[in-house]
Order: sequence, then structure tokens, then C-alpha cells
Amino acid sequence: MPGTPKALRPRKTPRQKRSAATRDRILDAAARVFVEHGYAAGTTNRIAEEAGLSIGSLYQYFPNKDAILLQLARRHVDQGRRAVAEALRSGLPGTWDERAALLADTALRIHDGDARLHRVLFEESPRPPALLEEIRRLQDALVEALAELLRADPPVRGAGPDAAGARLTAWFLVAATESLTHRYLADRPTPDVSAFRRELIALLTAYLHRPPHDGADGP
Amino acid sequence: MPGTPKALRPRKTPRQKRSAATRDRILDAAARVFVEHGYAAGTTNRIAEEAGLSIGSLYQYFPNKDAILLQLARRHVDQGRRAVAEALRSGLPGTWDERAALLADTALRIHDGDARLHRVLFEESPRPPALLEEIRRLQDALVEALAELLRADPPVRGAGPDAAGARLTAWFLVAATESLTHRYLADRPTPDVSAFRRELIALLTAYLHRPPHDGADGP
Amino acid sequence: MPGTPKALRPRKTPRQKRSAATRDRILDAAARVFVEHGYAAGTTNRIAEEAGLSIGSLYQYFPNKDAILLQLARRHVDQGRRAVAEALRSGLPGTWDERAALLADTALRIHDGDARLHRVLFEESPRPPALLEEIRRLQDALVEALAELLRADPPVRGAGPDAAGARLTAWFLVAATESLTHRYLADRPTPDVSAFRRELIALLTAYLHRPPHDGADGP
Amino acid sequence: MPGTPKALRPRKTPRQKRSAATRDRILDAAARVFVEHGYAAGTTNRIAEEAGLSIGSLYQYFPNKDAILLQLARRHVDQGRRAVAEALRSGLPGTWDERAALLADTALRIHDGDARLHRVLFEESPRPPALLEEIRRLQDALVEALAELLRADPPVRGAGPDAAGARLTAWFLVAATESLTHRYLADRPTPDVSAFRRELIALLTAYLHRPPHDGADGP
DNA sequence: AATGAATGAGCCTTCATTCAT
DNA sequence: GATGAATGAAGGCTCATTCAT
Repeated sequence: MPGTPKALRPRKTPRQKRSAATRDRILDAAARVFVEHGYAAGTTNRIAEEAGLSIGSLYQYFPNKDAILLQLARRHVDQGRRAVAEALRSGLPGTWDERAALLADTALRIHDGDARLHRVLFEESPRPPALLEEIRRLQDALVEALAELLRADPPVRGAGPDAAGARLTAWFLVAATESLTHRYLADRPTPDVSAFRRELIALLTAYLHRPPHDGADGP
Repeated sequence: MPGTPKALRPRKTPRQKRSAATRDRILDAAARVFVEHGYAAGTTNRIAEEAGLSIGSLYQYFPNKDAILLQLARRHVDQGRRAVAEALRSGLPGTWDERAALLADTALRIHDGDARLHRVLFEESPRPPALLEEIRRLQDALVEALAELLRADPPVRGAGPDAAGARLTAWFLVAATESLTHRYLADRPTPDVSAFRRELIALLTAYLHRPPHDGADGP
Repeated sequence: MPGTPKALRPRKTPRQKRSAATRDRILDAAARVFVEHGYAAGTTNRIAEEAGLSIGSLYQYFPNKDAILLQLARRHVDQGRRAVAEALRSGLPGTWDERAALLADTALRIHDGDARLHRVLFEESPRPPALLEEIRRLQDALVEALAELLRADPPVRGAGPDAAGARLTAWFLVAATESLTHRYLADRPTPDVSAFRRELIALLTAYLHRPPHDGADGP
Repeated sequence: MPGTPKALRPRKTPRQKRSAATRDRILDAAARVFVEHGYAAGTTNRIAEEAGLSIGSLYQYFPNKDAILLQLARRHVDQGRRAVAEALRSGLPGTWDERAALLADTALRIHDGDARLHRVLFEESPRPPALLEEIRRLQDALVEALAELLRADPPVRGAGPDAAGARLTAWFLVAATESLTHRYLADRPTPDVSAFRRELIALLTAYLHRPPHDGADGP
């Protein structure tokens, strides 16, 4: 809009910027409060106080407590999505070992410092089905992409897995990576992250390169 | 106990027996209520009703809601402990593949039908540090026993892991088994339990038999 | 249940009696509070206090504020129904003049001392459709009965009104009686109730005995 | 006003004019909002929005919510006053039958389309005593004027009512007209307005022409 | 020991009103 | 004068816990 006097234009821009900033302040405060107290004991008043706002203001930005949680979860999921996208941006590495490392590193990057929040968001709180669906979609996309890759470029020569097998293997890769990272961050069996990382990659690659199944099993 | 003179039987026993039975009834009721409603919405009144008691009576058996939760969790942990003990009673299998299968089966047995309760108990509720400590001790014992076994009978010839390495590997075995079982029960990527079981065992054995690490790693 | 020991039987009876008494205490308190403050400002805490109970107890008897209002309204409607039924019990008087007097007296009896409450209940508060329906049914029944009577025993010789006319006339009788009684109790244009009563009856009988309509009208 | 030198035109007028226009816009908005949502749920923010103003601006025109209500009520009363005045402007009709028709028509005109607002203003909201007084004064004036007319020109030959009687009769005329109109608009026992009008006029005229009272009454 | 009515702190949320820009 | 973000008192309601019977 050239020609419009500068003084007349902004009008809403600074407000919206500030507004967005306040929203984020509330979300950050909520994250901290939920992490410390859990969902049930993370009261809206506490969140408002933590955010340095009155309770009334908080409710001008979010219609209710669950909306805060939902937004927080969405933000979290988005960060995950972005992390995955970014990891893939520069092209997938050529070997499965490198790919396993990438998986581990991405998981570590996503969850570092956020494991407790993740837990509150996705396990302890009332998650609306819409969010659940969104999460599942994200995970499914990842699993599906990995399964496709497993089929196109089988890590074990000769024994390309069938469709269902590839998907299950992909699910195991994703689930193991994420669950173990979570658990590591909660448990800290070693204070040494790189030791954990190395071991996780070892697990993933061993699993990927496992010799073909001979069919014998039983309790 | 026929033949025992009435007057000699301990006065308190029947009461205590009934008392213990009532406690258990309350705990069972609490388990059902927590599973259905979660911790926060699992009110003491609901528990009392489910147990077929008045709320007043419930409070004669437990000083407060958290005590119920604590007891429930302890019972759950005990069941885990017993399951592990029982698994070992008849002697450990001779091969690591069989041991991996035992691990997987025990995890499935412990959590089947109880995953939601487990979740409520250990993720959604305010867990007192004492309980956390207890859980950790149990897990540590398991991890330590496995580590010991790894050292005494290394699955990979020639390359016996050092002490710390053995413990980390043991932690991975336990954590992967439990986490993946959990996740499977929540996600159900396959409706077929035995497919999951087979794959989990494959993962564990592949990890156990992995070729010695060559030291090269990095992002 | 003859033979049942007296001491074992009552058990619940006294409780229920007390329970019902408490309900009534709450309703009475609510009536007073609503009359004094109106619906919006008649807070549940105020009602509880007026009833000499804690807020928690109040909510053990009613699930929410509207339920209190609804119950109060129903009680009021029931009283009206009973008043009407009772008025008719001893048989309807034989002349329309006496019937008009009965109508007026019943209205006065129903509303005396309750006009403000009536207003709060039926005009100022959120009335659930169910209640509205109930009220309307009661009024319709009354109107319909009167219309039937007007047809069977026309107050004006020769000019029996048609069906629709009878119903409209009946509606006017009922509405005028009730509305004017209400208004009188709110306005008190005369402190003398019997003067009002006389005039109301005069209005009703004049209306009943009005000469047949000649069809000419217009603004 | 062409020709008036700019410098001479009163500075304040345009502002005051605009100010008055804004006030009216707010009142109109309030009327709509109150009609749709009732008093309690008719929030000031909603009113401001409906008026196309910011909440801050609204508070520059009215000190608080009740002031809006008061002003609205006053405007409503004024309209009533004006309607009555206008009805009388062209001279009172010569017969009581025509006067009854005028009464009915005026009531219908005043309330048509406004019954809900009337209700909110005068029954559902906290009316300050000052307003109540004003309303009562207006009604009293009307009643008094009618009473005077009844005395000066008694509808029933020979039996001119005494002072108190005339006032009571006048009150009945006004109250019946208004109450029944209200009730009709809320109840709609006939969808046909003209049928209602005819019947109302019949009631009023029958009442006016009632044969003199013979003094006998009783319960 | 059992019962369940009673308690009240505290939660989420609304909305009239103020005030910095 | 206008704006709308900020405020916080207050309301409806829940639920762990107590206590008279």
C-alpha cells in the first residue's frame, strides 16, 4: 500500500503482534505450570499468574482451559512435524545406518527438555479426538514413509519384507525410537546422552539388519 | 479349621480377614473406577459406590484418596515382581533367544488388560516419591540381574561388554520390552498379538546378537 | 410386612422424611431469595445460606440452580392445579355469576402473597420448555373446560357462541382474572381487597352477559 | 443552513448532535440485544458490538449498564406517553364505545412488536425506584383522566359512580386493556388480531355499561 | 464399625468496568 | 474522543473429607 501514511497504517499490526505475543506467553506459562503440577492441578489461575496476567485476560485469549491444552499440544505436534520435515529437507541419507542415526537424533532433538510436557499433553490430559487424530496421522505418515523406504531399499539383501511386514517394522522403528527416548529422558539410566544415542542407534541398526526370520517361534 | 476350640482362635483374625477383604474390595473398585474415569474424575464417592460401601466406611480403611492410589500402585508393582519371580522360578532358559521370548511374554502377560490402569497409576496420577522409588528399585533389580547375566554369559562371543555397557544394554532390553508392549496395547498397529510378539522378540534378539560396535559414530 | 421388628424397619424412613424436609427448606429459602433479589441475583450461595445449609449440601439435593427454580415452579403450578381441583370438587355453582365469583376467589387465593414469586418464576427466569408446556396445558385445560361450559350453558339466552368464540371468551375470562389479580397485587390501587374482588366479578359477569355482538367494528 | 457564517455556528452543536445520535444508536442496540438475550445475558460488550462501537466508547456515553436500561425504559415510557397524547390530540371520541376502541387500539399499537422488550424492561430487570415511580405516575395520570371522564360523562345513566368507584373502574379499564394485550401477544390464543381486538373492546364496553351493582356479594 | 448428610475450599468461567495508548 | 486489552470480583458447581447418628 504505497502512499498510505505510515502513521495510519499499522493500527492493528502492533496490536496483533502483541496479541500473538501474549498468546505465546500464556502457552509458555501453561507449559511450565502443566509440567510442574500436571493437568488437573494446573489451574487456569495459576497459569494466568505465571503468565503475569489476570485471569480475565487469559480468557480473552482462550475460551477455556482445554483450548489452552489443545493449542499447546498442536504447537508441540507442529514442532515435531517441522523437525521431521527439516530432517528430510536436505535429502535422506543413503544408508540405513545413517537413517537410523537421523531418526535417533531427530527424536532427541524434539524431546529434549520437553519429555514431561509431552507426557502431560499426550498421556495425562483429556485429548480431544481431533488432536488424537492429528497425532496419529503424523505418526502414520512417518511410519508409512519408512515402510515405503523399507520396501524400495530393503536393508537386508534378498529378503524384502512384504507390505504388512514393512509397515510393522517401520512402526517398531518409530515406536522404539520415540519410546526409548522418552523413557531415557525420564529415567536417565546414564547421564551421558551420547552413550544413550549410540546404543539406540545400535538397537535400530541391529533390528534393521536382522537375519531373515526362520519361522520358528512359540511361547 | 475344625477342631480348634473356639475360645482359642484369635479374636481378631476374622475381623482382620474381613478388613483385609474390604480393603481389597475397595482397591478393586478403585482400579475399575480409575480405568474408566481416570484419576481426577475417579471420585472417592464413585469408588465407595463401586465397592458397595458408604463413603464413610471407605475412609475407615484409607486415610485419603492418594493412599488408595498408592496402595493400588504398590499392589500392581508387587504383581509385576511376582510375575518376574515366577518366570525365573523354573530356572532361566539356556539361550538368549529364549530369554528374550520370556521377557516379551512376561511383559505381555503383565500388561494385557491392564495397560490403562498402568497408565493411570504411573503417568496420570500424583505419584509420591516413595512409590517412584519403589518402582525404580524393582526395575533396577531387573536391570541389574540382566546385566549380571549379560556379563556372565555374553550373547556375542568374544566381546563381553564392560560393566557399564552391560547395564545400559540391560536397561535397553527392559525399557524396549516394556515401552513397546505399552505402546502396542495403546496403538494396536496390528490386531495380531502374535505378530507383535514375534517382531518384539526379533528386535530383542537382533539387539542382543549385534556385531561388536566399531566405535565410529557422529551426527 | 408384619412381624418385622420395628427397630429394623424404619432405617430409611426418617432419613427420607428429613431429606424431604431439607428439600422443602431449600425451596422455601429459594422462594424468599428469588422474591427479594430476582433470579439472576438470587445466588445459590445466598439460597444455601438462607436455608441454613452449606452450598455443598444444597447441591446434594438439587443438581443445579435451574433445577431449584423448576421445582419451585412445579410446586407453584401444582398448588394452582390443586386449588382449581378443589374449587370444583364440591360441584360447580349453578349460575354464571357464582361461577365468576368462584374464578375470582380462586385466583385471589392462589396468588395472595405470592405475586412476586409468580413473576420471578414465570416471567423473569429461564423457563425450560417442559415447564412452559406444563403451564400451558394447565391453562388450556381450564380454558377448555370453561369453553365447554359456555357452550353447554350459554350465559346469554339465544346466542350460544360458536366453538371458536367460546374458547376465546373462556380465554378472556381466565386471562382477565389472572392478569388483573396479578396486577392488583403488584399495584394495589385500592388497599381494599374486597373492593377489587367485587369489581373483578362485575367485570367478568358484565362480559359474560354482554349483549350479542352486532358485527360492526373498525378503528 | 446555507448562509450562516461558519464562525458563528455554535461549535458544540454538531458534536452534541452526533453525540445524541450515538446515544440513540446505543439504545437501539441495547433494545435489540435485550430482546434477543434478556437482561442478564445482554452484556455490555454485546451491546457495544451491536452498536458498532468499542466497549470503551459505550462507557463514554453511559456510566453503567443500568443507566442504559433506565434510559431505554424512559424512552419506552415516553413513547407510551406520546402515543396517549396523540390519541387524545384530535379530541376524544364522543361515545364510550368509541373510547374503548381507542384504548384497545392504542394499547395494541404501543405493544405490537415490542412486547418482549416491554417485558425485559419492566419485569425482568432491576428497575430503579425512580423509574417505577415515573411509570406509576404515567399510569396514574391516565387512570385519573379516565376517572374524571367517567364522572363527567357516566356511561350508565343515572348511576354516576362516586369518586373512588370511578378511579377503580378507570384502573380496571387501563389494567385490563394493557394486561390482556400483553398476554395476548405472549399467548396468541388466536392468530387473528382483529378477533382479539373485537373481544377486548366487547369486554371493555360490557364492563362500562354494566348494570348498577346491587350490593349483594359474598365468597 | 457403618452410614450418608454436611461441609467448604477451591475450581472454571463471566462480565461490568477501567485505563493506557 | 475512540479503542480494546486488562482487570478482578463474583457466580455456579465439585469433591475430598468430617461427623453426628
